[in-house]
Amino acid sequence: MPKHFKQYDELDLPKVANEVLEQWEAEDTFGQSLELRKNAPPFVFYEGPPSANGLPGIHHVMARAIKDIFCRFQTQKGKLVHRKAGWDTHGLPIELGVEKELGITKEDIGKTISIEDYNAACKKAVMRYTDVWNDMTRRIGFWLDLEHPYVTYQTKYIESVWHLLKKLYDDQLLYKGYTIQPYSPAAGTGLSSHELNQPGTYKNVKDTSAVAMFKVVRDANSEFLFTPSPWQKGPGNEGVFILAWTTTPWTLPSNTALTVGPKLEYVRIKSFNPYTHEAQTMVLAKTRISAYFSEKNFIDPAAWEASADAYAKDGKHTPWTMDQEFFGHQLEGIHYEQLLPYAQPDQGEAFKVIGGDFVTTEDGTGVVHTAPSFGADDMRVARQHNIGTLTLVDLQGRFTKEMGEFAGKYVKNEYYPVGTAPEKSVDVELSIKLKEMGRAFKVEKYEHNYPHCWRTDKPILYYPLDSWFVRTTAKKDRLIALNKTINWKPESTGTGRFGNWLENLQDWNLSRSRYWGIPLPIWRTADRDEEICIGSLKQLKEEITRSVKAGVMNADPYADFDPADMSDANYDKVDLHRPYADNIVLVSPSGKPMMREADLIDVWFDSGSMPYAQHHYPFENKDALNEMFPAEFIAEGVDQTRGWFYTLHAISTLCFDSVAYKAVVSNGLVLDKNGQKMSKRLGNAVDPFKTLDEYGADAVRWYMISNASPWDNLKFDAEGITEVQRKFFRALFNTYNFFALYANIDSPDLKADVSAARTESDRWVLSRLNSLIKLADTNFTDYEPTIAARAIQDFVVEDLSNWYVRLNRRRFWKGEQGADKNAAFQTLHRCLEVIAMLSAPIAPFFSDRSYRDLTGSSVHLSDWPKHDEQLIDTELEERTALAQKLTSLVLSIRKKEGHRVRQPLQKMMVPVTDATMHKRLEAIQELVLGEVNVKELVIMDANESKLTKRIKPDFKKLGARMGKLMKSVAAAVNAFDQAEIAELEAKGTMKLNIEGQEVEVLRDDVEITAETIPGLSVASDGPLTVALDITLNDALVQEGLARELVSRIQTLRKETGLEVTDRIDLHIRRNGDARFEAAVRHHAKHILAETLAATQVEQILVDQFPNAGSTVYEVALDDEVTCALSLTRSAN
RNA sequence: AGUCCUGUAGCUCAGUUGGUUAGAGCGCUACACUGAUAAUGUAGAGGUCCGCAGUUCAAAUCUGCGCAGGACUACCA
Repeated sequence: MPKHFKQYDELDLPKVANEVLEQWEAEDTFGQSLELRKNAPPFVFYEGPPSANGLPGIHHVMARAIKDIFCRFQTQKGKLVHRKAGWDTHGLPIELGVEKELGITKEDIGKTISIEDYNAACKKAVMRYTDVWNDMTRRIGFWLDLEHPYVTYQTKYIESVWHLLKKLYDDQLLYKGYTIQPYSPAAGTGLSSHELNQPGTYKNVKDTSAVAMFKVVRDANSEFLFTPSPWQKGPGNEGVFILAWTTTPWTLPSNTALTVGPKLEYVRIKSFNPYTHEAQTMVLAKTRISAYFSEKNFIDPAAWEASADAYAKDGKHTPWTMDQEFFGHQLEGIHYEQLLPYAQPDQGEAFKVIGGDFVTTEDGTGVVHTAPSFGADDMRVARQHNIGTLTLVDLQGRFTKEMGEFAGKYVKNEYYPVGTAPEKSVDVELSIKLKEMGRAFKVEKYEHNYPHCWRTDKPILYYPLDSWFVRTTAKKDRLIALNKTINWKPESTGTGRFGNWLENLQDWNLSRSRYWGIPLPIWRTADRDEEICIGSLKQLKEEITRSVKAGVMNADPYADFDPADMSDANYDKVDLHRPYADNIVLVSPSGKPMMREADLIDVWFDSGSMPYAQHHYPFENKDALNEMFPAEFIAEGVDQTRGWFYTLHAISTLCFDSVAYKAVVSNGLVLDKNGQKMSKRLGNAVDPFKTLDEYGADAVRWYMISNASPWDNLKFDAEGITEVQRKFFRALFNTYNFFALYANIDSPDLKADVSAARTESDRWVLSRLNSLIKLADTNFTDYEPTIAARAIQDFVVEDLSNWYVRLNRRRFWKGEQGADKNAAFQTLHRCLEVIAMLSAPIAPFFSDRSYRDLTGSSVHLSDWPKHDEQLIDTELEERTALAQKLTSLVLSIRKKEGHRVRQPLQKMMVPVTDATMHKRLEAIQELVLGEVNVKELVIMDANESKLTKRIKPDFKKLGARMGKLMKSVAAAVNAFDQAEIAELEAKGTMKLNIEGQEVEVLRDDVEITAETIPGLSVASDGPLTVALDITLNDALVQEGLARELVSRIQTLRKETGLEVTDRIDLHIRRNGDARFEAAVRHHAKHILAETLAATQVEQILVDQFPNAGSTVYEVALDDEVTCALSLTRSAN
C-alpha cells in the first residue's frame, strides 16, 4: 500500500486513459492477467470477426465495450479468458469495393483482369483498415489478442472449414439442389439477397396483370362443383373455372399448379366473361368477391335466369350470383386443363390444385398461379406435392423454342437492346391471347414494388439455379432443442426472432457464384457420376498425386508443401483460392477427370466456423476442443441473429451436436440523439475517435452501459457523457481526493483492527457496499451490466459521497489519531477500493488508476471482492433510510418557516405507532439531530397523544379479501372518524355492513398515521410525520450567531488562500451588539476550535486589532448584525 | 408481408406477483447552502403512461385490435 496517496488537481479522463494505456503496454498487464489465471478454469469467449474493409463507427465502441466487460469481469472472478481477435475477409462487400476502386465490373473478371489479380486486389483491400480498427480497440480498452488474430483467408483457416464441409458431406448433409434465386438475365448472374437489398433496387413499376381462368376437369374430386343449382343453365354445360391472378403473365405457360389456402373460404359464382360475354361459372375466395363483382349487381340465384337474359352483354352492370361456399382444402386434388399447352413437365404431377399456408386474400383471387420455376414459394409448395416444373425461359430471359410464336422473345421488354423492344410485351400479347381464348377474366395494369438488378437497373427474374445446400432441415429438431438451452439476452430474441426462424427453417444455400471466397472443396466428373469432397490438405495432396500419376495433371502445384508441418511458413506455400483451386483436376476411381464445382461458399459459413478454424482444429489442438468450445459467451449486434448467431449454431449442431455458445448478448443499435439511424448520408454519424479524445473511454463506456440495456437501442447524446463525467466520475474523483488529502496529512493506520471502533455510519456504508458487491456480482454474471452500473453509480453519488463523506468528514480531519479515525479512513479506503474493483469491467482505465493509487497494484489483476453477508445489516440500512427521510422533512420545514440550518432549534417531535419505529428513531437520533441542527428529538406515542389520525385502506391486502366490495369498503374506511379509528386500533378488528353483507376489517388491512400536531409546524411523507418546534430563545440565537461567524471565518480562510491545516490568529472587534458579543463570549472556544485559531479565548474580542497592518474584514452575519474581524496566519 | 424490439415529464430512463395521489436524474423556475463548490439541499412548474376495446372490485402493468419508430427476414400470386 502506498505511503503517500497521489492527489490530483483536476479530473481529466482522456489523460488518465492515455496514461493507463501506456502503463498497460509497458507492463503487458493484459498478458499478466492471462498469466495469473493460466491454471484457472477457462471462460470461453468468441470474438465475432469484423470486416476490416470499412471503418469502425461509434456502435463498434458499444459492441466492443460489452464484450470487454464480461471478459474482464470473469477474469476478476478467477477465470482464464482468452480473447483472440479475428478478421472476416471474404464476401461481396469486399468484391464490390474492389470493383469500384478498379473501375471494373463483374464481366471484366477473367477478361480484362485475371481472377488471380482480382483476388490479389481483394486480399489487399480487405485488411486496409486493420490499423484503424486495432487503434480503436486499444483506445477503448478492449483487451483482445490483436497480435495473433484469425484471418478467414488464411490457408489454415480454410483447411478447417473444408474439414467441416467434409464432415457434413460424409453425413449426407451437403447436397446439390435446385432452387429459385434472384437472377439478372441482363448481367447473367444470380444475385444475393444482399445485392437485392442495395438501396434503390426495389422500384414501383406498372406491369400488366391478368386473372386467368383454369378449367376444372370433372371427376370424383371436383364433382361437388358441378352439382345442379337454382341457376338453370347449370355449370355442367359450360364448365367451371378457377380464377388465379398474376402480375407476371409470362409465367403462365410454365404454370403447373394452383395453390389455395386450406383454411380459406371459397365460393362458386356465376357471371359473365367481360371480354366474351359468355356466362361462366367460376371459383374464387369469398373475401375477394368485392374486388371483382359489385354488390349492387348481385342477383339472387333463384332469380338468375330472368335477370341474366336481361343483361345487355356490354360489360356494364354485369350481373352475378353465387351459391356454394367451401374451404380451400376441399379444392385440393382437383385437376384442371393446362392453360397454355406449349410444353409438358417431364416429371412429377401437374395441373392440380394444392394447398399452401402462404396464400393470402389481400389481393388477387385467393388462388395462386403456381409456376415452380419462377417463385420460391411456388417451388417449395410444388416440391411438397410432387408437382413438376416447366422452365420455358432461358438464362438470357427469352422464351425457349417450345414456346411457338413466342419463342425467342424476351419476357420483359427491358431486356431488349435499346430501341429494339416490340410495342407489345409478351405479357400484353399473352393477355390478348387469353382474352381471345375466353380464359381471361380481368386484365389491367398493376402497380407494385419489384426488385431490379442494382447493376443493370433492369428487373430481375426469379429463376431456378443449381446450388449446394446444407441440409439443416434434417437437424431442425436438434437446432430447436439446443437453442432452448442458450441464455439469450434478451430472452425474446432467442424465443422470438431466432426461435421462429428455426421453426421455419430452410436448407442453407451455400453456393455463391463469385471469386473471392472459400472454394467449395468438391470435385466432380463431367457426367456427375463420381465426385469427391476434400477435407484436408493431406487428402488433397494424395489426390493430386494420384491425378499426376494418372496423367490428368502435369505436376503437383503444392509440391513444396508438407502436410505434417504445421508451421506458418509451410502453410504459406499453399493458396486455396480461385483460380488455384480451379486449376486442380483430380482423377476419379474409374479414371475420369474431376473438375471442381465452380461455386464458392457463403461467407457466413466462414465466420460460423471460427470456433474450430481459429485454432486450426482438428489439424492442430485436436484434443483441446473442450477448452475452446462451446463458448460461455458471445456478443454482437442484434442484426447478427440470423447471421453469425445462426451460422455458429447451425454448424455446431450439425457437426458436433452441441450449442456453440451458452450465452449470447445481442446488442441494439446506436442511434443519434434524435433516434435516427446514423449514416454518412445524413451526416449524423459520430466519430468514435473524436468522442474518445474528448471524453475518454471510461466516460463513453459508462454512459453507454448505464444509459440503456445493451439490447435496447441507444440514443447517443454527448451531453449524456458529460453528465456521467460530472456526476459519477467527479463524485468518485472528489471522494478519492478527499481521502488522499487527509490520509497524507494524518497517515492513519489502515491495517489496525478497528472492528470495535466502527460507527453506525461506518457499518451502514459497509453494509450498503456489501449489498452492492452482491448485486453487481449477480448482474454481471447474468449479463445485466446496466443494472450493475446504475447501482454502482447510485452508491457512489448518493451513499458514499452525499451521505457518508458529508456526515463523517470531520472525523477525518478533527481530533487525535486513534481508533475512530482509523475506522473512518479504513472504511472509506475499503469503499473506494471495492468501487474500483466493481467498476473495473466498465471503466477499465479510471478504475485501474484509482486502484493503483489506493493499493499499488492493478485492479485487473485483482480478485473480485466477496461480499460478506455478516456485514449486511438490512435493519441498519432501513434505519438510515428513515434518518434520511426525516432529515429531508425537517429541512423542508425549516425552509418553509425561514429558519436556516445554522440556526439551532430546540426540539423536533415524531409520533410513532409501533415499537420498531421507536427503536429505530432512538438509534438514529443523534445522526438526525446533528444533521438538521436541532437539540432534542421527542418520540411521541401516537396512541397516547392527542394527535389527529388518518386512516387509509391497504388496497393490496384488503382488495384480495374484499373482491367486488372493495370500492365500498374503501369508502367506508376512509370515512372513519377519530373514535372509529381508535376503536379499530384498540380491538384490532371492526365489523362493517357493506351492501348488506357483513365484512371484517383488520388492523393490518389499514394504515393508520398521525397526521397533524396542533400548534407546530409539520411535514409528512407517507406514514412518517415530523413536527418542529420553531420557537427561539436567547441561547439558541446566540449559538446561531456563533455558527454564522464560524462560517464567515471559514470562507475568509479559503478566500485568503490559507491551507486547510494552517492555524490562524483571530480577533473580533466589539460592535456594541449585546447578543452578538454574548454569542462570541459563550461560544469562543467553539469558534476558535472550528477555525483552527491559536488565539487565546480571552483575546478573541478586542476593541482594537493588535496588528495594526492586518487586513480587517467586515462581515454581515444576518440582516441586523455586522462585525469586523482580522485573521492572519499564525506563527505557531 | 412476417417475426421481434421500443413507446411513461422538454430529454434519458425506473416502475416488483395488477393495488391508494405514477417516480428518479438532467433541463427549467425560485430559495437556501458556501472548507465536497463545475458540488449540495428544499420547493415549484412539467404526464392522454401512444390510441381504442376487453378482462378485473382495481390496468402504466394482463389480453385483443390498431398507430408510430426501429431491426431482421422475405418479396409473393
